[in-house]
Amino acid sequence: MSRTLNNQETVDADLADRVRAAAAELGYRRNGLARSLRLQRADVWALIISDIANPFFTAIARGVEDVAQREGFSVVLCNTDEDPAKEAQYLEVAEQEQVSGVILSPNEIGSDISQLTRLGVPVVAVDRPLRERVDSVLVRSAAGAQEATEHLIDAGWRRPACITGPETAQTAIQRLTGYRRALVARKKRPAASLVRHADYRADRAATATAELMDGRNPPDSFFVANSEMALGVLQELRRRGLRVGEDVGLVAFDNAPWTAFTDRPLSVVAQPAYEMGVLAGELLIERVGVPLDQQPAPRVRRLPTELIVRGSSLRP
Amino acid sequence: MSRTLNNQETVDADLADRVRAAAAELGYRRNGLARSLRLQRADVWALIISDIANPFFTAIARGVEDVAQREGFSVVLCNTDEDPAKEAQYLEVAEQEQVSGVILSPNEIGSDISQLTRLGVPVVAVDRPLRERVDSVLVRSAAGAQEATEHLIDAGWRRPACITGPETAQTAIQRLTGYRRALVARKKRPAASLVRHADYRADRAATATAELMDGRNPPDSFFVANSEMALGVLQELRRRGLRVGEDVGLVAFDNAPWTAFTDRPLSVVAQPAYEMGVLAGELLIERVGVPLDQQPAPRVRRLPTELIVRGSSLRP
DNA sequence: GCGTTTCGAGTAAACGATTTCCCAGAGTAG
DNA sequence: CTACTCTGGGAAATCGTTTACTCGAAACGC
Repeated sequence: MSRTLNNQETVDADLADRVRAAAAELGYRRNGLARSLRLQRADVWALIISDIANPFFTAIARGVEDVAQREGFSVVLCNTDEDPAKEAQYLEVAEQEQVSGVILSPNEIGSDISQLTRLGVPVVAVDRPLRERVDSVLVRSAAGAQEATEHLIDAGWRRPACITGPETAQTAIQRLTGYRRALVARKKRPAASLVRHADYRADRAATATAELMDGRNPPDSFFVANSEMALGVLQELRRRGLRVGEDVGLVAFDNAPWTAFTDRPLSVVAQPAYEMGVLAGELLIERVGVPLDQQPAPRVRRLPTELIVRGSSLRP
Repeated sequence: MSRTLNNQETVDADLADRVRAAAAELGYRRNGLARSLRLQRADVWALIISDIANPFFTAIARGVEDVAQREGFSVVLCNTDEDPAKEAQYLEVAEQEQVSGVILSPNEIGSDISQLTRLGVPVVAVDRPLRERVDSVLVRSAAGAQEATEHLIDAGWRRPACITGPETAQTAIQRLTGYRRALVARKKRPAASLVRHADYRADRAATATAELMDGRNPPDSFFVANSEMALGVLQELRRRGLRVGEDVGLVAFDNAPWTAFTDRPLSVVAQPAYEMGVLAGELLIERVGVPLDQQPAPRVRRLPTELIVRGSSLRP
């Protein structure tokens, strides 16, 4: 039976046909659980991301999924909502369900994947690095942030603020670093009063914008670390009757589909999200089923960003 | 062991502690596969949606996930990309993995879930109906579409076009129906030349817009059946130098986060996506683990839409 | 024609948990 | 003191597959 269905070794063609016919007749479906239990592996990958509503991560998910589909794996998509507890829970689920690989965008650099690696389950970090040495697909966030901020200054804005992600997220840290480097490169003094951490969420970014604008020496422009937060900034600026690309400048990370159609069109730092997903999937493929002693050394891929200048960052 | 870890019946407290201590010591993790095999069920739901990049579906996913988390289930998210073959594949995976429930937004009304129902796996349809009688969470799409189109006409637009989804999708059909009803209600003759099916995708909608505008008697406004396609329409209109809410009118389904910030802000038909996910999860909860003969009759919930008027649908 | 090899197919063990069954030993009543 | 009841926990069956092992028959060479 098993031999027939898996087309293994030499099975008499006639018998094989009869078996298949009988299986079809009885509506036989093989039990994936039993199969996985026996094989000690499931043809499933876990993809653990921090925000399913963020187009950046859904683009990654599509990339991963395309590779998985091609290679015969199913993808279990888990959404951690930037919550370390949820992340830990899903990592445990992945372990219990014996997935053959995990692609993770960790909440923080110290996320604990030791259980998985001990069991030989390959892990690929995507978007954000891990302290443990694993395959990683990262973006040159600092360089992208620096380019964006320098562009703001070169466009004539005097006091760019930075609204970045949570202090625990490496991407948030790197984008802040890039912002600071740009100020230094353009002979400006980085001021802590112009920096806010806003958890990558729109509403937190709106609050941060309000705080900055109500400050003693408000900024005249914003570098924002993702597109969700850009929405929050836009909302707060509109509430104050300020026009982007007119009264204030704005550049944000992520080339979300809608950014070209806002009033003004948003200047963005585009990340190759889909390609990151594909790359992560391909790195994983090279590890699943490979004996531990033949595994390649951990590889790190850093992809460049691309600054796309539209109206929001320009002065009238 | 099993009895200890599941806190069953009367186990001596001391022994239970020793067992737990030993388990912790040895780093014991129970094998979810073996457990599910023996129990003939996995504490997993499959959520099969047609477009992971669409914020409407990700909002549903969040609703489902919140309920699942609360009830102790994990959610496997499957993306069919509007492809019936992928949908069939994921339905089979769901069956093989013995999930305890499936929430599905079917590609077409005839999607085959008979294997699942025969095995007693409860299925909830969300967003789109199924011919088979199952629990369903739907939206009053036709009413929403009618209201939106009537609003366009009442705002002074003379020739509203309709760009809807694929002909196989029930939501697309219903929104088209609502559009037609609005024309009739406003004493206009529905013209087939003003209707396009565009697969719910931005690029197809851009093409459809170009076709309509190049037609003999072009429309002066658009009712668009989802927010993805609205982006395509905006793109094509911009390419032609036409301003929304000025030269042409526009109303679209889905209150995506960015719709308030386009130039002009988009008038939209808001769907209660998160609530739909929650409701679907709650309907499922009432079936998982319930014997077949005690299952309630299939229930259908129809949720209302809400028209949100912003600038894009108004005449100057 | 007999011994050896080959090849297909049937049988049974194993994967790791849950759960039923059963027994030993304690406890209680007569 | 004996007999019966009760209870905690050990042993074994079970879930549905894969796979190693075994065995019978056919084929081949000498």
